[in-house]
Amino acid sequence: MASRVASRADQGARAADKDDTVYRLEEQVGHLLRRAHQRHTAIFQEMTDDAQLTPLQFAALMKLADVGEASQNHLGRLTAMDAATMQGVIKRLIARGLIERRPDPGDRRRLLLTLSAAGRKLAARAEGLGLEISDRTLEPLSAAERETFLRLLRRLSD
Amino acid sequence: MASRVASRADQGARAADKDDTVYRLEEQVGHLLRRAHQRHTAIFQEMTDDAQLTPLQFAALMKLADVGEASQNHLGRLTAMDAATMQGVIKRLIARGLIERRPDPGDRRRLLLTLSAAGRKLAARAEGLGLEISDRTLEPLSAAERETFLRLLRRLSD
DNA sequence: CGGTCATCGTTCGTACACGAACAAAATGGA
DNA sequence: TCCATTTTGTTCGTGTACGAACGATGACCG
Repeated sequence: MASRVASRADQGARAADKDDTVYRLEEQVGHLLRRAHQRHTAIFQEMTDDAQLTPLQFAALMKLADVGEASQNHLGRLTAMDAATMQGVIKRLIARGLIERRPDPGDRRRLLLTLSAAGRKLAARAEGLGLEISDRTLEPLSAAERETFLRLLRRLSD
Repeated sequence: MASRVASRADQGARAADKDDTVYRLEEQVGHLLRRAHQRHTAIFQEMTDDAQLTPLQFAALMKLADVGEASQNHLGRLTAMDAATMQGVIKRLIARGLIERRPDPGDRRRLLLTLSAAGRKLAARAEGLGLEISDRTLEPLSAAERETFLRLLRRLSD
């Protein structure tokens, strides 16, 4: 059904003009993904105004609260962060005393990361906030639409 | 306002374990948006290996080909770029001879941007490529699913 | 007309994002 | 065991992203 792409006259009515550009930036997935992500980070920043956490710092913190302990690269894989990016994120979290780092006795290449007491407290406090942020990001959609959207989005993120 | 958080039993079935963390990073819309955007830029980079254009440079180029002429801030609004970000993007496109910049005679604050001959040629050549990139990004979805996804995504990007 | 306000482009600082190259350490097979 | 390969963390360079502050200019209004 509905494979009639070029047949709709209202969409391509102006295609016969001298300016025959078919590419519409506003309709491309990449542009829409970028803008949706922009909107999400704006919501994130607005709602974490007091905690002063960035989305990536938040993700690292919550994931570390989840797994308890992990090396830098391993935590990076769990949060979809490049090793070089991880470097900066962890450095800032350590500087704020939220994460502690110590060498792995069994593997001298690795640095094991754990939450500090302050980090655990912040993670516990920020958990509900994270859910609220997700909720506000999805606010324009109904409950059924949210489920559909998340299901499709997940298939575009593997 | 809907403070019943822990009522769904199927979602939190394992919540009675010792590890009672409800927040799952992998299911949050922000994380999924970020990963989908990552995947898209990876596809973008792979397919523009010869043209050596970044997604933002590509967007500015195509939009300028569309409107013909625009000031920096105006083009920034059309492509959802911050004025400070625009600065860098335009600087690199000018350095590569794809865009030309001249003062607006009617408004001495403005700098008018236009495509150079090389810029127009590249934009014409890259148009089909842009559509292929969008196509490959949406590859995991069927035609009907793509339409649904884009419709919902657009509502999350205003 | 003058003064307030908004807009334009720029710069600075901070934080992702990631390819590339690197040294140290672990792993695996001949 | 030796050696090739992989993994780990680091650094460098380039490119988004954006808040904040700035000077110059334009627009509006009393």
